[in-house]
Amino acid sequence: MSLPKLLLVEDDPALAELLEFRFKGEGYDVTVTDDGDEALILVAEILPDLIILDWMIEGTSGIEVCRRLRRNKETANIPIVMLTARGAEDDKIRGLETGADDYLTKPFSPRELLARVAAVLRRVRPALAGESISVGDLVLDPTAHRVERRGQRLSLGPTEYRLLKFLMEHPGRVFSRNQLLDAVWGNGSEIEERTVDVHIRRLRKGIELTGTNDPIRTVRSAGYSLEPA
Amino acid sequence: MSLPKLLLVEDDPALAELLEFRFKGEGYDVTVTDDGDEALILVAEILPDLIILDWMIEGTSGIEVCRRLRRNKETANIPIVMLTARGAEDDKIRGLETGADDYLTKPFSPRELLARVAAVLRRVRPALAGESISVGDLVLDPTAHRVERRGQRLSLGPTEYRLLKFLMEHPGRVFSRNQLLDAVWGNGSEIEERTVDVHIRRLRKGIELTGTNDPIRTVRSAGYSLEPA
DNA sequence: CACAATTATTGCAGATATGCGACACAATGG
DNA sequence: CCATTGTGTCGCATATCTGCAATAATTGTG
Repeated sequence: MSLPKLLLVEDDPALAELLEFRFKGEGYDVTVTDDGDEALILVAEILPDLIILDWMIEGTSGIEVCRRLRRNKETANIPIVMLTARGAEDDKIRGLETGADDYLTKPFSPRELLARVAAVLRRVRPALAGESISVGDLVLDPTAHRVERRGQRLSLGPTEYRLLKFLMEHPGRVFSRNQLLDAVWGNGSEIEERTVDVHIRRLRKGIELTGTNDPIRTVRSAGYSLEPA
Repeated sequence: MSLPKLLLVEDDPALAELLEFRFKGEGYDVTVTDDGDEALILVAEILPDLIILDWMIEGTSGIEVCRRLRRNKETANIPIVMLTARGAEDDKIRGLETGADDYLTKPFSPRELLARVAAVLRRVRPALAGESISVGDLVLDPTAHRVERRGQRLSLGPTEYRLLKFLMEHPGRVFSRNQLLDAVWGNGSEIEERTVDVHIRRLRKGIELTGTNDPIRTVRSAGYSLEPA
């Protein structure tokens, strides 16, 4: 999962630099180019999660870049936000109809662009837009029901999954076995306290990768917690 | 597949009528209300494919409606386009951050709204916009009612087709058997949960080609999902 | 160090969930 | 009307999970 990758295609150097700075500050992995043809190459290379595309650029025009990306199966699903100095309504319509997901007219506020990019990403890749929980090198995506560690996919049983999810929702905090039983198994479960130990062990085994530390901390006579960092 | 269902929440009668007319002309099934509380009821009732929401309305305010819809699991994924007379940047940001998918400031041209609604729908429900969906090596063309894998045409029964279409509209996401029953069979179907298994198996068989992996993932105790990419 | 308390590990039997084939019946289209 | 195809349920086989208890290992304490 890691950082959302953005490709910024913009030939106004001042604007490009400003946007690059702002987006990097928000935790995006940004690549910049000012040329349409180069953009097409870069897209194939880095497969960004979203493209910000100026209409008027060197080489192949923005709208043509958009059209070509949409035609290619590999890139057809990458969301595109178009920027333009032209305020003409027809351009907007044309941009949106060509397959752009959003369209901003210059001058626009960087904050609005940030918000629109986030909105599009939230829709397209919920896992990237902070809907997934991330603790240390663990990433859990609830909608996909998927857990990764260092980019590697883990397979956990149902209870281990729920247990890990709960711990990741409250990293660093220590929970007694009873608290875990209530939270993970449901209130009033008639289950032996010691059974939690067993599932903790299964979870540890499930998230274990060679060369990694055990992020689950045992707190003697208190319970367990998941190390935040 | 029918028509895309729209809920228009707008309390300026003139604007509401104009938009209703335009959208109906474009082939949408439009429901109109001018009241926030009524909007919430209508949403639950008709489960529209997209909501156009004015910020300033009677009853519960637009942004509050948006917030509530996002909180409810049933309605959290319905796209929302917000309209407002207020041009303030902070409002835009706030609207987008609350979960709106797009945001227009009055006055706007109906054509632009049309184009933006189409763009959002294309992204969220490509099938409604008549676009073909492609996930991994699967391609589904809703207008031709046809499914291909690696260029090879598959033949699926009606239910398998609808099931695959739904899964392809939300790749990667895990759905419980009940969610699939609601989505594919229709709300309140009186069908055995385990029947979903059977259709999943039929679907798997239907999309199976020698030398391909099974893209349908079983998530024990949770449901099924279609692997993206 | 010896001892008690606490936690880790393991194997296992019972419980659950899913896959699979079969079947009766409904719907569909000549 | 018949043949064909699709649909919803069962029941059983299989894979996986779960909770427990017995045993080993660890930690803390005087």
